[in-house]
Amino acid sequence: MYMLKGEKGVERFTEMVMEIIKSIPSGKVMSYGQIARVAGKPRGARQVVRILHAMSKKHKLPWHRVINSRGEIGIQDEELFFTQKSLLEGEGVQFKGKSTIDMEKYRYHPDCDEYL
DNA sequence: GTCATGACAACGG
DNA sequence: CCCGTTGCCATGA
Repeated sequence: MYMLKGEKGVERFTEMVMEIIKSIPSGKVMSYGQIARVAGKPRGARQVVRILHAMSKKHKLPWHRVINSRGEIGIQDEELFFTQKSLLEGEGVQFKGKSTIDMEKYRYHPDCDEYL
């Protein structure tokens, strides 16, 4: 159970998102929308983005294992793009194109019950 | 309070 | 498959 910090759903959502991201094993990836759904907010993909970005500065989160739903790195900044790609390749993820990977092969399927 | 922004998603053409 | 539009919602100005 991850019911920390009072009754504010936002707080719990944040905690869950962080736990989920930390639970992604090396060599696997998840999409923002997928994380949002598992955390209980089907429409919260953009908040996942925000949380991830904000938290990765303070905590050590495997942010590079989070990509967009198309199975590609949708990042604009070249430096960050290269960083993420390198980290993934370093974990054994094969790229099919400049920024595309095989989602069906690398997607991580967490058990939702772990986060209730 | 409004308004713009964002490591996005889903859908239509 | 590529492109544009629309929806979403926390955060900061």
